[in-house]
Amino acid sequence: MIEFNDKQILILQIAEKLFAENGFDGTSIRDIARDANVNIAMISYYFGSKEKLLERLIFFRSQDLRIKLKNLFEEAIDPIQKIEKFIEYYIEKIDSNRNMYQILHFEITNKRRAMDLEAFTEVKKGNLQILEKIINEGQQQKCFKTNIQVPLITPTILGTYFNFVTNKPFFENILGLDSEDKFNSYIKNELTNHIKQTIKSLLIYEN
Amino acid sequence: MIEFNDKQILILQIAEKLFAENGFDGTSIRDIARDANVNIAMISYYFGSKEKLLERLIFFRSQDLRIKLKNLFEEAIDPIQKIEKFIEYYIEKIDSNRNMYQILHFEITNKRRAMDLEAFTEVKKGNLQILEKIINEGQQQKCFKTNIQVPLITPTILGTYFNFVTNKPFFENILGLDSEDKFNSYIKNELTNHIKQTIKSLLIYEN
Amino acid sequence: MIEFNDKQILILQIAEKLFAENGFDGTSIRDIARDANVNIAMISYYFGSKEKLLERLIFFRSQDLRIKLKNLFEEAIDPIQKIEKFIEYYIEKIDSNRNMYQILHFEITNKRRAMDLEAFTEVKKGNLQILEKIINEGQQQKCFKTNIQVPLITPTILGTYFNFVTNKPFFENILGLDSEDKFNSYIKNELTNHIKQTIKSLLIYEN
Amino acid sequence: MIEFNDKQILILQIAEKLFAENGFDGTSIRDIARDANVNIAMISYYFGSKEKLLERLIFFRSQDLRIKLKNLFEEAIDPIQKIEKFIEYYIEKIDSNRNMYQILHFEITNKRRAMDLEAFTEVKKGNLQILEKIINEGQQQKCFKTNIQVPLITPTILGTYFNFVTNKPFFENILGLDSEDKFNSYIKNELTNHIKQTIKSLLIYEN
DNA sequence: GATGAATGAGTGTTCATTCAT
DNA sequence: AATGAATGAACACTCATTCAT
Repeated sequence: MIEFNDKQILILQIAEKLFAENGFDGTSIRDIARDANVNIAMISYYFGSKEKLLERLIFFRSQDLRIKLKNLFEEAIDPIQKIEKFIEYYIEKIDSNRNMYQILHFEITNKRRAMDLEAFTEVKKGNLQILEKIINEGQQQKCFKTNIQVPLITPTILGTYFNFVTNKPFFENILGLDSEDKFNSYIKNELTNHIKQTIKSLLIYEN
Repeated sequence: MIEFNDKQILILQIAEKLFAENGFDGTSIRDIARDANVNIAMISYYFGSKEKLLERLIFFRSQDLRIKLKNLFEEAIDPIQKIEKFIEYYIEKIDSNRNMYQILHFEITNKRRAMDLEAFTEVKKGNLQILEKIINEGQQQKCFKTNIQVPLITPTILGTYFNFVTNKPFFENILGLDSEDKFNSYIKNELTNHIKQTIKSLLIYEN
Repeated sequence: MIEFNDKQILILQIAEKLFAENGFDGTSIRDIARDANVNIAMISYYFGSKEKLLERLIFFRSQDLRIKLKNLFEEAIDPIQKIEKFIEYYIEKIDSNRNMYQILHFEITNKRRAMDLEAFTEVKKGNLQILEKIINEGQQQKCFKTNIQVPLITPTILGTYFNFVTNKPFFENILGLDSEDKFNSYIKNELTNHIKQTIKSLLIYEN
Repeated sequence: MIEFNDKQILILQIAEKLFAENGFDGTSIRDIARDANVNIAMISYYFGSKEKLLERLIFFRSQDLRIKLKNLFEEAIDPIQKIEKFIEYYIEKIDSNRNMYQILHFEITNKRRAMDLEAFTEVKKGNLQILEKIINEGQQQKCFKTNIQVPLITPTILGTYFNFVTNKPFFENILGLDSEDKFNSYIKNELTNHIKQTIKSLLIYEN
């Protein structure tokens, strides 16, 4: 495991913010160097290249992004509550790493980034397995219906969240969320709740 | 209404493809010129600037994007069927303009693009109103539940779709969609159906 | 003698104005075409090139610039009056072609313009000869001193005028010439008179 | 006070030469880079932009251009000698910065350059005041006439010089100055003397 | 280990000019 | 005779990166 020193971490943090705001191409290493108050050459010196900085940034955050939900499965609550908690934790985790996910969402999926995202694929698969376990359990307990396309659950959870966040100005407008706090609070409460209801309905009711 | 000549349309098409693949900043006018087999100066000559090319591209596609669902509301089918058709049409329309939506999704929401997207906001609002009408109708006919957060329905529809498309490689992998056709077919059938089920469950069942 | 048609003359006039204001390099043929309300291709079509347009412009104006002072020499007035009239006519002529002289002054003297200015050299030489004649006459009549560097007289006349015009803002400021009319009137009266006094003093008084 | 390093000074010197010869617009940063044997990017790197290079160039030379003639006024010589020295120093100073003055003369006075020339206006005003003092002194000592337009003296001094220099080829031709040395020597001796005579005559003799 | 200086490659854009019609 | 369409060359400038120290 490679360690980062303080200056490297500062650079990573600034880079994360700027990449999220302006995109990878829209952010120059000069911007990063200026905001981080370090020499331009530092970025290449520490990380080799801008591209590798992005890689290291993803690596740096990857632990945060590895959402551990295993304990959740062990908890003595019913499957419905597990699903609710799964969603709650998931959204919360993503929302607290909004910048990083923005970057992953926007930059990495592009053809141009030949980046090793195996780690994330594994995380995704892991989370999917946890979800599968919960759903299987619910199906066995007859509280969930039988024909469920499990792999399409997460796109609905994450997609709803991302679409909301991505269209921030639109929803601020039509929902009257005139402050950052209100917007964040809406995500934490109403939006999360909406997603819970959506998934629960889908899992429970036959139609 | 401004008309585009053949060469302009060619440039717009190439630009659309490249912007979707590599992003706006990741695409140089030289790339566009090369792929479109036109002189570099043509882009500036025809569109004034790269930025304006993007504007014109959005304008060029915006007609297609104006999803006409009004007739749908008039049809003599029950609200549930209307919702199903609404989703079907919506996904179909977006999917046929996948590149354009990718661009909108990636570039426009960024802080750096100060672009006039009023037209789209209007389209979104229009679609939202149609959805509201359908849902109201369904509520009056007692086939939908009463407490529904209508503005959060579309994020779920679109978000699910986009999350799926954005994570194409991941889903190709876990779903065994080993050809372009299979992937597209999956969207048209399974994914669309999943979204229909999701929304219908949400609208119908109280929990 | 080549004739110019109306459109050509219009182009020449617009070009003259713009060249004087913004310099040759600072003026694009697009600027000229726009202001003259003609097609861009017209300039090259009519004049062959931008450079040749300048040549034709100089040729076009050169007749105006051929200051006819021969008659002046024949007039039955004393040499001092002839000198005064010479200066008066000279300044008047140049001032009425201020734009053209500005161009000549700024562009032609540059190394980069390998332009045929023979015509002008001839005009200058012609004027110099007239001046020499007048001065010789004055010397014979004992009203002018004998040791006079005739070729340096015109630099003083023209240089004083051009330096004044070139530093327009400075002199407007310190002389309180707060309108175009006042500035022009100052040239016609005070400045011209100053030049007359200067040259007369130089020609008359031994020191 | 900002310091310039050797390479910056080299660039400034080359730029000065080229701007004087070909004008600002007529000189590309490629030309400068080539002649100075530095990378093109260096100009932007060191000076920010071509425009700012010009600004720095003017700043760089501005000390040289601040002609100090105050001591002259204190010298124990008569006003006529002071005027002679004033002219001699002035011409000498300008001639040793011929390139720089050419640039100022040609580029700055143009409408298109919105450059801060306040410093120069101040210098001009300062020199004007010194001249006024000398002339006032001369008038009090009855060696100068009373009705003198002081602000028009400098245009005659500078204008004569510039007109001569600007029409170099013409005067080389008619005066037979077939070498650089002869031309420079002519300025230093005959031309300077001509200007001295001119101004002295103007100041002394009533007509 | 850290950095100021420097650079080649690339950017979007503008230019005068040409050419088919 | 006249022009709209088109183009290659050049422009100023920014980029990520390298390198000597």
